[in-house]
Amino acid sequence: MRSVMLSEVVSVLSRIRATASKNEKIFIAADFLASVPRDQLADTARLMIGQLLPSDFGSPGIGFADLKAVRDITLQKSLFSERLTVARVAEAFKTISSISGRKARQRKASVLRGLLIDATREEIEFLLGCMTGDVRAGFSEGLLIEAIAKASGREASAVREMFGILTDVGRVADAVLGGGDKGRAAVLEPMRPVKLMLAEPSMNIRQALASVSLPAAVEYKLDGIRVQIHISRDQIRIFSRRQTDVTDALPEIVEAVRAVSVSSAILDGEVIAFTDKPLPFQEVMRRVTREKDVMGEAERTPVRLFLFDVLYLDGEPLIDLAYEERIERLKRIAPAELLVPRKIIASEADAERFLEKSLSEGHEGVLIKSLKGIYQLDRRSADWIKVKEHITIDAVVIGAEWGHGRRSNWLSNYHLGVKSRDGFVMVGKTFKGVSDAELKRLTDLLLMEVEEDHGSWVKVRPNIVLEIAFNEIQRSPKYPSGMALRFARVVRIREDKSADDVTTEEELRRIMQQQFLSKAERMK
DNA sequence: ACTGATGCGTC
DNA sequence: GTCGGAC
DNA sequence: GTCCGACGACGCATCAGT
Repeated sequence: MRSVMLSEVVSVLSRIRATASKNEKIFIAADFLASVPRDQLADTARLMIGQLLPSDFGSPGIGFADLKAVRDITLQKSLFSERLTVARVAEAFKTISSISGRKARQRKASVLRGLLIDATREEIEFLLGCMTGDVRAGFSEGLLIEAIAKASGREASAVREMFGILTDVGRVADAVLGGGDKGRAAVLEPMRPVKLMLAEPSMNIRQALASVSLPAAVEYKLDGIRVQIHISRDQIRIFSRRQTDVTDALPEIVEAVRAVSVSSAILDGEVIAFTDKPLPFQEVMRRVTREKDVMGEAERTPVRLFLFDVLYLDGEPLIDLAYEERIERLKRIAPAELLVPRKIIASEADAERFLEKSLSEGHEGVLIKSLKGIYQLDRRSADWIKVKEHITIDAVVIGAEWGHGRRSNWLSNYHLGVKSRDGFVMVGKTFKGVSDAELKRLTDLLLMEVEEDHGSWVKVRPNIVLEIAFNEIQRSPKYPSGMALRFARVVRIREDKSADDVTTEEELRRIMQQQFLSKAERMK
């Protein structure tokens, strides 16, 4: 049986990159996949979207910083062509991923060098691109799923649902095109984390209700970590949205779940840091990746679980039931204190009141959910709509970074300052919210203000003012002001304003204090 | 033993 | 996580 | 509607260097 060569993947991807048409990308990919032998489907499919390892395998542990030296050395030596197979690449990265301990980075780099020494220039660029996330072929998970569907003659929606269960494109390719699943059938089952359903963002309640019909359900949107809780007999595991096992970091959540009376289940919910009021998102972050002194941190930063859905119960998948029926089941099995606050609304005013209540209690906003909607794995469906609050300020640009990819020739990432006692203090960066026209305009404006050229970025005189929206002010350990804007984006360029008009550090600090009227502060 | 950089996860 | 552009 | 790729904030673990 033939071996799939890395060069084939690289050349297929350059053809995919060359067309803007999604259909054509899918067609090229499907055509290629159809030619791949079964035993190499998984590795090939992953590589086509720049994935070097199976999704549940961990990560290489070597990144951008280590690659410069590797690139320089190997670029000079790339004399050979078309030697590397997809299988060898996959094997090498599994090895790299498994290396740890003293001098791990160097040892990882040396395995990588051993691989790249047999690679062509294009293959090196591709593999390093996989590691830094800039393959940039306009081809990713979604289109690959469609390509797998096309190559197999199956419905894309069916393959997509399979992906929601298997969570790895390699396993999907293998299951759909290889005719096998290597022991992992594509069925929903406790202890196998899935791709959860997501919500569509919406500006406000009115807009949200334009796509969900009344009556509808409305729930508090809690600012924490999305969790899927898997129960099988006396076993309980907690997984994150991206299928990481976080059970060991959250012992008191495991205990709380013991109050749920089922023989098996998959539950969907949110874990937030909470004392008498919710704590800021930063606090719950201390808990999720924690390995050392978990109990100590648990005392300092208590967490609570709020459940809002059930995907599987006592041996039966429930994802094809309507939301209102799933909620009925959830209410039957879980104690009320573990359920997210929710109600049925019949009017826009009801929804507005519930949003106000959620915000006044220190939460992030609300979700509006269609009563009839099924649970769609791995989908951001209009059946769930989220509404969050945001704040706007005026900030002045004090620096800017040159963009990458489609933003290559523009100043794209703006350093935001607010007015302080003497000058301006930086409170974050943003690149979001600008149209291409604004990007060009801002580049022109900023280039006229350049004070220092640092290559990848420029320091500019504080003369360009932007209206900035954000969701929250975070306590920053990085910025001297001690404040950073969370999810900052540009609303518009304020050519009518000057630096004198921008928000002050004092004002920003007041806004932060206001946040703490409804949120708890950390226990010491 | 300590500090800072880096990777990778959460949002 | 948010957003704009492109299909 | 859907997908992609521009890149933001923080906190923890790990590793490199002193």
